[in-house]
Amino acid sequence: MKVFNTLTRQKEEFKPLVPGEVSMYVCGPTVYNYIHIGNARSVIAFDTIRRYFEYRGYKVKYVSNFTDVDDKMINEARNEGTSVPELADRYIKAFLADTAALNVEPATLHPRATQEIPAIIDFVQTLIAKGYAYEADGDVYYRAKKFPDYGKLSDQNIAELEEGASEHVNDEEQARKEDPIDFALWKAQKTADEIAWDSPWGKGRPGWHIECSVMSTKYLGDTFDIHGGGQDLEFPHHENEIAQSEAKTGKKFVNYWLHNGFVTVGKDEEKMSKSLHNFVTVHDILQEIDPQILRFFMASVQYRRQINYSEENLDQAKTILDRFKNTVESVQYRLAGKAAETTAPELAKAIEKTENAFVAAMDDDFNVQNALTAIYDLLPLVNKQASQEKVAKTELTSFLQHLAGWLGVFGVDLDNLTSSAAADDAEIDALVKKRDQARKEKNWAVSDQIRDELAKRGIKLLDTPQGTRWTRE
RNA sequence: GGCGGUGUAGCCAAGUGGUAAGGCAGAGGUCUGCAAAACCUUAAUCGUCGGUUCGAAUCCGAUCCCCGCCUCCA
Repeated sequence: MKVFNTLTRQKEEFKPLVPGEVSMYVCGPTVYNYIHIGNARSVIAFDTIRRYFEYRGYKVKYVSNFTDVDDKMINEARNEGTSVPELADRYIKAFLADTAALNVEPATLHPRATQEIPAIIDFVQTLIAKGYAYEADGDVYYRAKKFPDYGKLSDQNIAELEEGASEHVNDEEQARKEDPIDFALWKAQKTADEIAWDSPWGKGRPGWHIECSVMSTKYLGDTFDIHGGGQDLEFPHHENEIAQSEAKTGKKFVNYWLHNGFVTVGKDEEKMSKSLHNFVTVHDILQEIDPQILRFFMASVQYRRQINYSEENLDQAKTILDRFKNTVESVQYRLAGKAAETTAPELAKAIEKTENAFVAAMDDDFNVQNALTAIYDLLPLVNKQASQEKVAKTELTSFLQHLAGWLGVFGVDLDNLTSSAAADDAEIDALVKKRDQARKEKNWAVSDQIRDELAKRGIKLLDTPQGTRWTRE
């Protein structure tokens, strides 16, 4: 398998630390609001990657955090007149519900920053002891220049960073910092009502970057396989994580850095983000569209590529899912029927070829487009086979099993894709039977009337040489 | 300004030296009582200019457009 490593800017052969196992950490959301489509993209991208590792037989340990204390949390809690923990609980619950709707597997572990305070304090103390950090008026800062590789992930130049940073930092903070590019590990409490924990430096709370260093190394070890997140986290967040972690452990922090591309919106394809106010929350959009479509849409674009969120593109995703649905139901209909059996060795061969192509594509830095193309190539063959007079039961069953595996990587469950049983099934069957009788009698008025009636109820009829099957739209 | 990404048919998109995969939409056809679904057929010389080469979307140089990061941000 090859993955694109941001650190080296090239595809590298993936070699896990422990054969057969993958340890990965993905930066999770700050829980002060519902997640938007852009956040979902990251979650889906890495869930898809995780599922593919599992598909290939790896045991995956997947850790993803919740940032449940920071400036935005504090401000939002104040605005709403609630507490930071209450706000966090509410939106963590919403995150889990939204991502579950998108068929995202829960992480092996979902640590929360506020539940790791002792470990964070220990970590910061070690950095101070090693000379990589210093306390100033209750804040603790990381001495960026002390870390020789600072900037290596994002190819940033220290001198230019200093220049840029000095424009952003206010005088008060500047006065406490030795250097404008130093960043906060611990922030002193500003007002008495602000959430804070006791520490060797007085009451305060952790900075943003430190929690990820602490939680990832605590649960995955000083060195682990994969660290993921959005491209906007490359600098400064991940750069700082490297500086903190490697300074503390003296070991390589992460072997493979993976970053997903953005979701853009509109004609100008601008990045969807909270600050641009052009975002759509998952919570809202799921009232309008089938979560499965959104999931497949996002999973069907390679994780590093940009996704343009538009109605037209969502429609295309729906069309493709409908094709899969149609083929699956058509196969299931034939397998359930009483037609004579036959064998189709050429189909068996084609399925094997597709499997190989699927794996080859996904092994190449999760090239989902080529993986899907491999499946598309198989569909006409299956559709033709499914309309034969005799049923190639073994091969068609094998197809369904393989397809379930392939689409499963994309987070699409065949069971959810196809029409499920409902209370009025028998009634619909009866109407279909009645229509068949009318058709036999060439009573087109009655048969068409029944079809129209069912269409109004969202039932689509498909007449095949082997009989009429129906599906829920 | 620095760093990174991107530019292939109406849309999505594969393709790193050998003469442009695939999907959607569109068009035509087959099947069907009609319809639906399915099946078959069908379109681009690859942002621009120049160079290397027998040969380039693919390599080199220049240039233009777009997007992102440069301490809020997946």
